[in-house]
Amino acid sequence: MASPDGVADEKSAPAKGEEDFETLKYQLLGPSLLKAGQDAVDQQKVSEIIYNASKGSKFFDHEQERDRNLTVKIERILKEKARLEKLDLSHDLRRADEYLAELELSRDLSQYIVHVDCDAFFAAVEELDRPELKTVPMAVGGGVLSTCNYLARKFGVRSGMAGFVAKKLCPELVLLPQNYEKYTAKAKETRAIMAQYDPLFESASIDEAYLNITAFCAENQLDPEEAVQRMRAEILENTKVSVSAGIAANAKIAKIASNKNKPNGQFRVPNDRTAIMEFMRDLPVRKVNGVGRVFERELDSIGIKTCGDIYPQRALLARLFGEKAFQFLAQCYLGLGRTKIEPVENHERKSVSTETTFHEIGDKEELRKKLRWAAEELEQDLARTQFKGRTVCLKVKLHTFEVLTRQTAPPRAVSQAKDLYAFALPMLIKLEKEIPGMKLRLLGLRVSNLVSTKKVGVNFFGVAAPPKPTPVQPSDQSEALDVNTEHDIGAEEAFENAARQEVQDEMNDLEQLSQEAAGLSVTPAPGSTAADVTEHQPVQWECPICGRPQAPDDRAFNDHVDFCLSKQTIREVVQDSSQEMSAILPSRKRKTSAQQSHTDVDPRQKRLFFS
DNA sequence: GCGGATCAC
DNA sequence: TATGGTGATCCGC
Repeated sequence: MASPDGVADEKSAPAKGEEDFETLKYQLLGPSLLKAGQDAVDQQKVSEIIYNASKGSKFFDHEQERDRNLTVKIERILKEKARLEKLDLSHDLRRADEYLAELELSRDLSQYIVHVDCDAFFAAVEELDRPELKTVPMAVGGGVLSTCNYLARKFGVRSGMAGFVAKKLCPELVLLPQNYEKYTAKAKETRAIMAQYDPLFESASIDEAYLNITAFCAENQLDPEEAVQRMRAEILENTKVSVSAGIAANAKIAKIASNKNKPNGQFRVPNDRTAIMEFMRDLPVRKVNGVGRVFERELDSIGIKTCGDIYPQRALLARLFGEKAFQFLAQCYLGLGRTKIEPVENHERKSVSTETTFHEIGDKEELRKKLRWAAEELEQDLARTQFKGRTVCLKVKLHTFEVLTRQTAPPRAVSQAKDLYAFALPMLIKLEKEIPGMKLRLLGLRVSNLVSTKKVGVNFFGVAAPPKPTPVQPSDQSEALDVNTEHDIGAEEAFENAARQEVQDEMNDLEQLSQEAAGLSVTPAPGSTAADVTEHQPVQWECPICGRPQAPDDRAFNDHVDFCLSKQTIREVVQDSSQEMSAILPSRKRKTSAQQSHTDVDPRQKRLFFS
């Protein structure tokens, strides 16, 4: 890039033309720089190798772009900081101190929380099957490594790293494909043991879990450290995989602590305020769950490297990073975290998605094939998880690695591949129009605003028991659905039973109506409950858009019609690209005989729809 | 509510 | 030869 102003410019701005690659190199090092097993590694050298392996690729260009954007963002932050510091911040300071005081009051030191983390889990499981792998650097994963053993880490190899980069760092690296079933089976073994220490333990991922061992320690007259020693020994004995653990008063610190003595070790931060504050004071913010590479750099720019550094900056944080970030950092400074550990089944799922990366594709027909495939994948995932979604989101990654998403809200919850496809295709077409010559390397589909399709169980009295999670938006649902979150209390039983019946009616209603989502489909899903839908009162009104009948005492009906009307736009988009869409999106009012007969088609043949 | 961005694993 | 997939959350608009 030539300097337009010649020599003078170069003198006054020596940094020009010689970009600072330090931050970029750091970014390229990847997210797991702080993981265990890296101590003896020459990071400088590793950084060079990664940099050179990546240079010139589209991936590299994209990372460089992101790095530049972040640098600009940080400049803005610094400018804003300088501006704020000229103002009177006593109000912000007082507000921050009030919040810290409030948090302090909520501090709970009564629980013993444990974070258990399997050491190099996938690699460890593979080594069980093939012990000879223990003596060689080895990693699991394809294009990107899932994990690697500690021998590989000595070379600077890390999880999340591209396979070919890892090979540059360590040419003798043994690369194994993932075998997820195998790891799941092994994880099940470890969980069986953890359940003895806390039956309500929380699986954080396939190889991580949180436990509350307060009760176990009390019942067995055991010190938390002894209890965890025992559990780890038991896990190693029975499953032959080693785990590390952190013990603390809350999940946040336990998680950090579990990394302290990895592998095959444990670390405890006592349930003592002073000990906790000291532990946090010198702790790099990056070690806290939730602080990634970007936030780390932003915080570093204003002089925050450790959690102790947060306090002096407390008056500025909300203004610079937002209220949530301030609250998060305040909790980091104080060493506070959640003490509630609960089974993951209690957590309400918010989305179901699928995506795949492939070689660059620009051909429209090929892209549609990919979209069909994604739709079929998602249909299966939705069937497995028993959900439909009221929002469909298309995700694409351009050949430049830029990611775009577009979402739309069908008038009905959808789950079938052809519906997902029908609503996603217009978005894809729109993108193709916006980006001439669009080439993709990834395509994905997600549904959110989920509606459960779990069968509603009916008990002896003919009263429905609602399905566990109730992922519905109160905004466009009848209020009756709210009772799902309440508990069974004797005195109000009759009322609640009636309310539950309403819930079931609504659920079945949704179930039935979503069969004809957007008027696209009249095919009941395999195993549909359409046949056992509760009988309704005679229908008086129908939604003009989707035909949803007004249920008795349906207070949400008007809202629903508004909702449906507002989503009418999707049809306009669809009709906009009518040529392609007409084949798959006939008007609901004119159901073709082909569609009706579709009802009788073997569900397995449904796949033929796309092939 | 939408789209981009960040984060964890 | 050529940098992942799934799910969640937050922010700015």
